[in-house]
Amino acid sequence: MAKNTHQPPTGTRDVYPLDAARRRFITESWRRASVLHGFEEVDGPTFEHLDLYTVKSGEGIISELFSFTRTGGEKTYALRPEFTPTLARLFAAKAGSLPKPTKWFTLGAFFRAERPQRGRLREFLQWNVDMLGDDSPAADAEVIATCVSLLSSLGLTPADVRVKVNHRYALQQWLVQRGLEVDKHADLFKILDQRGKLPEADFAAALAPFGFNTEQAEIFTKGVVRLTVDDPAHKGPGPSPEVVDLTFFAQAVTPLAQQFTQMGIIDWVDFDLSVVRGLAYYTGMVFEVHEASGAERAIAGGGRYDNLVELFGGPKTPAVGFGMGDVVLALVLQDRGLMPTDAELLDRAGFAPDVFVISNGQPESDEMVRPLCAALRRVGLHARHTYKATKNVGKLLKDAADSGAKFVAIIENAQLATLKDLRSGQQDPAPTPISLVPEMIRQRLGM
RNA sequence: GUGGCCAUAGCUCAAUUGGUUAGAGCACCGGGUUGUGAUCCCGGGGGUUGCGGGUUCGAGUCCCGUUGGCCACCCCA
Repeated sequence: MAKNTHQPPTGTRDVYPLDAARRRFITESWRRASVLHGFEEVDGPTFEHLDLYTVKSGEGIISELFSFTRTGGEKTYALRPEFTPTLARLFAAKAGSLPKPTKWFTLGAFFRAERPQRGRLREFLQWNVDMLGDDSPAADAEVIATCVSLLSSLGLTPADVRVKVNHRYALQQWLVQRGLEVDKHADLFKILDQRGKLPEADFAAALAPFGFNTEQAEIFTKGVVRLTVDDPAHKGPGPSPEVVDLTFFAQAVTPLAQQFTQMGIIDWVDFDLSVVRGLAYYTGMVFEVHEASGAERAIAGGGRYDNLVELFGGPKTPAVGFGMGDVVLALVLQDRGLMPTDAELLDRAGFAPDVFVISNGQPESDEMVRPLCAALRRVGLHARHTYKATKNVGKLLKDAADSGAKFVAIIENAQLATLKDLRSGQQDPAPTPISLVPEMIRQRLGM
């Protein structure tokens, strides 16, 4: 190792077999949740022309991404930092022939030239789910439901993670009503975005220039955990009526809340006025998924962006979607003790052998190991054998168990083998003719 | 881009105020015993102490640089 002077680039990961199993566990969960909800998989290049990214985000984005020119070439490319521009291009190119709504997902590697820290690397996997051509709250909810479905499938519960939902458009309308000019909104949003990093008093003080007194600032610090719109009895002592007058918000969000209820995910959702997302292009509902205690960065984020497809040269198309990275997700699963054990990972990722073939040490048995493996593989079974020299049955069984194999076949002689189920520990009382072993295993696996 | 902490075997860590040939456990490989995931015994491979320079009779240890890691800021599509 010390001799190895080639270290991986900053913020990248080397992937060993167990890492690959862990990665596949996550990507397969993403894929399953997407398909379950009717999304179809798409993908694009991992690098694009640089200007695809400056269109939306301006020149300032360049320092945040990996861009390059081919030696002797003139075009400037960039490793993709996100999928949305590519998605917009894919959609725009075939918009006329695509169904409404178009429901797409993708997963793959993305790259950002930022300094790595907890929950953030320079190369990471991201899952994107987007629904184009449907501007209804039902579409917003469907996208969020897909996200919740993934979280739930990994063993997370509403006690572990919260989906924080806001509505940018409604929030802005309200701010305008309060007399805050539109060009000040971005500054306010920036402060809202920093809520978690500022002491409460500092946060309230920072809001003062935008027309919120300390008491009123509480609606941002505490969030709006429960909608009280259909609770006219909510009177009595408490904040001034001005503070709780969230009619604006209720009008925008009630239809969403109804959809969440119908889809059975309302328990996961908090309405939270401080979630604004950094990006300017969100036009309606926005949301982030956070670990419940506030530990870790956002697990996922997204929202409605009804102008973006048009910006990339497509027809005006309402759209809603989100992205989720693998880095924070894995951290949260570890925090919560939900990352499967190594053996489970190998199994769930599909890397666990169906059968491990061992010999009892007799020369005639040794001769049958490879032929039996070959026969098993011919019928589509994942078969392995040891590469160790030992004849020790105990050590060979350990080798088999370490591989995660479901069954072991102990070859007794040129004709017979004894089967053992490594998961239950049950071993057949009598050996089986070797020629029948493949079919026997298939049966026991339910194939 | 800025700042703090860190770097010894594949992993977790030792190594006396700077002092012989840098060790141990686990893991890996091989041999042996008991036909069952195990125990026990024996042996082996592995390190230019991340890299480069400096101070010193002598550096894993002290100094500088560099690369990488962790954490925070900036940013977060």
